[in-house]
Amino acid sequence: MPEFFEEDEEEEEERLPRLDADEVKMRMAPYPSGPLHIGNARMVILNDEYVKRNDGELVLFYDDTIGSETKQLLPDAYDMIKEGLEWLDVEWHETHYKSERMETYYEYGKKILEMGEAYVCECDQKTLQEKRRDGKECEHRDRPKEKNLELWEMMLEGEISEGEAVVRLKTDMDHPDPAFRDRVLFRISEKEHPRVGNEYTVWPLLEFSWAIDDHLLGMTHILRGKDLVIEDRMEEYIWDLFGWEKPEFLHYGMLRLENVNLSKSEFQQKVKNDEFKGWDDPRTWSMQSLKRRGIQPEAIRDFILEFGMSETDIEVPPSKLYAKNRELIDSEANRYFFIPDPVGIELVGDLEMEKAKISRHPSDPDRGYRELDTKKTVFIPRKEWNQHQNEEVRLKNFCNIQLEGKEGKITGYENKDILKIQWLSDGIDVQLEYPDMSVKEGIGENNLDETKKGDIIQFERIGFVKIEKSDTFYAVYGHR
RNA sequence: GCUCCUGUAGUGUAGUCCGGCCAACCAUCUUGGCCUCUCGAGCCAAAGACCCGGGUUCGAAUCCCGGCGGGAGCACCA
Repeated sequence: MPEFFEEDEEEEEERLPRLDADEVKMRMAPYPSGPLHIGNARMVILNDEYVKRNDGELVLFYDDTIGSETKQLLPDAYDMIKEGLEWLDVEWHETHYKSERMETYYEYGKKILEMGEAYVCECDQKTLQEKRRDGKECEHRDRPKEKNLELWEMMLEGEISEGEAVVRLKTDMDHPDPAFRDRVLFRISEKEHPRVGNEYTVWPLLEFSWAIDDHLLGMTHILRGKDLVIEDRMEEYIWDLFGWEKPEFLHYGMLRLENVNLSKSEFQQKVKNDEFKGWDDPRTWSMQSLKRRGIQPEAIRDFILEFGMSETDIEVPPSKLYAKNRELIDSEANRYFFIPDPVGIELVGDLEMEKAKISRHPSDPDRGYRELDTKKTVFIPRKEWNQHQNEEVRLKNFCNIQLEGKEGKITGYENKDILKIQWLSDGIDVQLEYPDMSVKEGIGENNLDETKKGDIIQFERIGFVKIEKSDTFYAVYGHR
């Protein structure tokens, strides 16, 4: 069988174009405003795969500049990101923080001002935008570099306050691409930073910090989403200014999950005001939340890798991820009965069985059987009880009944080709949490005591769940 | 509006660079059937696509031109 494996690997390999390079050093740069979510996973996994396949090195670079009102740093995010990376089995070799490298940015910021390639602009935000749109230069653009350096020092000294001045790169106010017209390199923010407090008020924007760091840290390949392509040109422009060698760029298209809105800043708000139960709330799609639901990290990797490196924008249903996960867990998960919203019915007729025997896993008889008590009173899900009145259904592995109100008339014991439902005569209280955070109460079979916290099992006819607490039985729904 | 990217079945991909072996790959989805005492898994089968229009060529999903569609950027966010 080895040839099958080889074929598989080759196929996978082709999804990612080969890197034509002797050395590979790449970096992933999460912004610590929350844990990694499924959307961030693409950036992370692609970097990791490229590096692993090319024997390269990977840098974890916390992109923790000061952010904005809408994008707020979150102190806990640093560790949550790390936790997510470890869970995804991403290997990295160095860790850096933008917030620790401010002096470096200042050094090169000053150089670029000395070169006369940048200027301090005191236009207010609105004016700046208008002039950019109209392709008009402002009066600050042409002032002598001595004046610029003077103002720069004032910025650093805190003599100019937030919003009153920025440093802009002198590209071309007439550039055909309005997005590329004299972009901002530094701006002032008086906000407190979770790691360096109030030590700095002048902060670089990502285009500048990346231009410097990607060179200084010796990146060979830069992987980024299509939404950041303009940063390529910004970096190249700055590298040319300094006469630096250029790494290679790789891009991937935008990935959306159908009917899912992934916004970390929005999630941050909702976690803060308790609308979400925390960062492992399934609605955040964080690695932490996926882990709770019993999604395997390998499933996420497979899911992401299937999209390859195409620059096409895609929208996929979450069920695609579930399909990958099911492949991994179906053979592992033992089967049990869970009756959500149970209704008790009385069986009418002779009980011919004392116990019902059902295999723990239908495809693996070696795992043996679980036994269920058969008594005159059995509980079935309210949904089925409602939907199948005056119909014959089969209590799986037990008997066939004709449902009439709160009675079930036993019509036989032989396996028949009719609807089979789960049932219980007794059991334990079970709570099942769904991805929308609603919790369904019901009873689960007594055999659940053979499971333990962290196990992934299947509630028959319901779906795969992960056991979060086994004393007061609490499980988290993964998917069907 | 301007700039850049992108357009293969419902969805996601392979093929596009270096035109013919593409009446187009694989997965998933859907529909039948088999199997199974789960609405899970497995097996078999079917259905389903090269955005449109020109051009080049013996021959175009692949090259050229023009449309049209989708996305992103035009933040003192990342």
